[in-house]
Amino acid sequence: MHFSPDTSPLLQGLNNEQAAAVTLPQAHALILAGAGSGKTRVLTTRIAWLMQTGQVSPGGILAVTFTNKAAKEMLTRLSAMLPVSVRGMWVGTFHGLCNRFLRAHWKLANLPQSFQILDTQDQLSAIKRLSKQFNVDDERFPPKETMRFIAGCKEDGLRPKDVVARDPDDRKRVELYELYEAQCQREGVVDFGELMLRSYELLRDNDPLREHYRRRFQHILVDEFQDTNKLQYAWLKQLAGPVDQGGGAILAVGDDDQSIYAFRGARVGNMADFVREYNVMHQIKLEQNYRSFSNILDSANHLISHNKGRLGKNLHTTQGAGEPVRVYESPTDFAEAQWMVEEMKQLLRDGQNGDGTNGVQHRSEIAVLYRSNAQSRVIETALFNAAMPYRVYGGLRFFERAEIKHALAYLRLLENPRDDTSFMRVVNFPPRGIGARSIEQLQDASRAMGCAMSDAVTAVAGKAGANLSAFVAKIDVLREQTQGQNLRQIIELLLDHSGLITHYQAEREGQDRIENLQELVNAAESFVTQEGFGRDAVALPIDEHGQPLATDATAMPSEGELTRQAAPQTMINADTGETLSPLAAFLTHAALESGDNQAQAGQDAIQLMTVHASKGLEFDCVFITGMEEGLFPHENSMNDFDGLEEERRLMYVAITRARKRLYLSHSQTRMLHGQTRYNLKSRFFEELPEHTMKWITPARSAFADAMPSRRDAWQNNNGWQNNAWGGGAATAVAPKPVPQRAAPVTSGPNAWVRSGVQVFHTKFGEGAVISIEGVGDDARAQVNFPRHGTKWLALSVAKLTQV
DNA sequence: GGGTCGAGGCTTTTT
DNA sequence: GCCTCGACCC
Repeated sequence: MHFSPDTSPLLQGLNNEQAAAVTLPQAHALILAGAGSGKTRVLTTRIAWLMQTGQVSPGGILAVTFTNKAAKEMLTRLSAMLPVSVRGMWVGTFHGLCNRFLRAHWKLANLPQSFQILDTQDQLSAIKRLSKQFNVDDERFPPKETMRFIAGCKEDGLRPKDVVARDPDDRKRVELYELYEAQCQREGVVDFGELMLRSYELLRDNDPLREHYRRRFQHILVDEFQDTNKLQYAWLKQLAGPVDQGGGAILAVGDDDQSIYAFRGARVGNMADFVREYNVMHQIKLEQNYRSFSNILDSANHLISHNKGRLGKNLHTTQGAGEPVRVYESPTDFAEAQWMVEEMKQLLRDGQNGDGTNGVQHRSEIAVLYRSNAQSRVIETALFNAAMPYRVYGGLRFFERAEIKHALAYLRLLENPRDDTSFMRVVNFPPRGIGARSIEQLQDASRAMGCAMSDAVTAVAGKAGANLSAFVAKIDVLREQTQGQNLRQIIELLLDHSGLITHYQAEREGQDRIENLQELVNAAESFVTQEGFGRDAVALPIDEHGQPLATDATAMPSEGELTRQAAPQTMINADTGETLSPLAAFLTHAALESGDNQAQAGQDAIQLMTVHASKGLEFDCVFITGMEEGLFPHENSMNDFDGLEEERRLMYVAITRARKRLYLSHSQTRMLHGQTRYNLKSRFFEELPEHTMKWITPARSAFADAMPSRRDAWQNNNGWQNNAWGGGAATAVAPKPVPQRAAPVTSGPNAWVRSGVQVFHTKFGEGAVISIEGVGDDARAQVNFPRHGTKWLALSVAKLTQV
């Protein structure tokens, strides 16, 4: 079959802009893809279309994403669209592709063939070890900060020699960076930043290699371009080549309004730079939204219009207005959570009765979003008490759990005895009589001898030395024994002989850990089958129309196989034919893909997550909670312009997750860091359009029973004036009449302010209220601050909290 | 070598 | 308020 470029069935159902993006010529282009505008569909259809129309072979495509999830999604959709093996295609995460590249060119990159990857935990312990060794004052140079410094340098493409140190402290950090690099090189390990940086440098410095890849990748597609950092953009430029010298074309897809990762080095500015540097002629905006009703979209549009310097974009939909955005004000975080649970129950009841408009069918279609993880606890408590199943995103991933890291450390030592980070992790775990003293001795010896710790054990004398030698001998024996065994056998043998299982059996709460360790065996097993280890890794040839040339039925993979072959790592390098041991490949996999974070995925449950974690997801019903000054926008971000704009984008992301229903809630008091805080409602409320919103008055009934101790708070809308629960005591308090003007009382959040009361001001600190004058919005308080003297503060403006 | 206790910290997160 | 890490003691 032959498809002419513009009648391909692939284009069916696409709107004009989407179709235009899919069928762009081979030239640099920027797609501004709004939330819910079918971005992934465009990306995958573009790739499929290019291949189907014979413009490129699978090998000529490079498609890069940020997460494994996105990469997998792309491959799955792709193989559903086209019967072509995706095996030879370079589709993956930045780090996954860099890993693939470095595995193929390990010699040129000056790495050992089976170099291992340090995750953030490993990196931190490597830096701690280094700091100790060089007697670094870790008060002055906390390892965490050093790690951020190093990662930041690498994100900017800077080696130690490139960093301009401004003061002695800076110089020290650069020195540590240099020492750290030397340590990693010696031990044959690379961190995440190093994967990127070294790939970039190799492309930059090796002309023939770079030219090879430039010729090869005719089409470079970048997902979430607004999240790229400086180095990632530079890496892309190496592959695409200079503007006028042909080579691959970059199709950058992104949304500047959804850029929420500045804190980890993302540069929205890359979008504008790209347009300028490559003189991008093709820019397409995808503004048609297929997700939400217009009340939700209008709210999002209106909010984000308060940001300056946007590339400019307005989402629209053909769906109707839908439900109003509901806003709820609560006296306490506890009551906020209670209200939410009641609302959820009602939604689910309506859903059960088949009311598709007002109800929600599944719990998993309800998401609770919050700005920071600390907020989840009170919500979890409420859900738990209501016996409502829920699932919290975030937290430890499978491959990050301590017991798994221990097992992996053993496996890494089998692969590479020089890996001191792994050595340190398990040399005395399970305990085998090797204390801190002996380890210190060993470190000194290894440094003096200039060799790995495992090669220096004979230098330690006495019983400790004997224990150390025994440990190394044990690892050596294991390495010997596992020769020629398959991955499953290796791991089982290791779990047995390392003593890990025995150790956890003796522990009171070790059962979960043992189960996880057994799960590791399963993970390895499915890794082996999914990666298709031992199979021919060469992509199937296709003809000029993108159809597979294979006539032999066995050579045509089934659809299932296509999906399975889609995994990003190859053990047999398709380009060089070099092989990596299954063990080394599995360890790489474990480092690059940290796995799911929670196992309880099976049950239909309410979804709890941070706003960040919600990016890319969608739900029928979304609750955005804790809409308060200091929380959202977060206090650490609300004082500078860029920070506030990013908070607003974050809010934009949060709003656009909702399909049908959106709730915003804020609480007048909140328990945070062990203190009750009095928060004003978020400024973002002022930036939302009135016509989409509906302020809900707290209904008395549901709470009167649930919270007898706080009933008086619900007496009327100004129940807030009553401070019966102001101290946050959980003990029951008999309802008291609302005090009527016991003192010159103001309405609103500072009602508790009266003379004699200790208050806290974010700028002036703690102080005592001397006097109060005025009522309502005009109310002012005279406060004596020990450090700043006496001040008159307008209560409607000053953020005073009770001490 | 392991358990207990106290201090400090505490946005967001993927690879 | 809660968790992590490190110091200190048995």
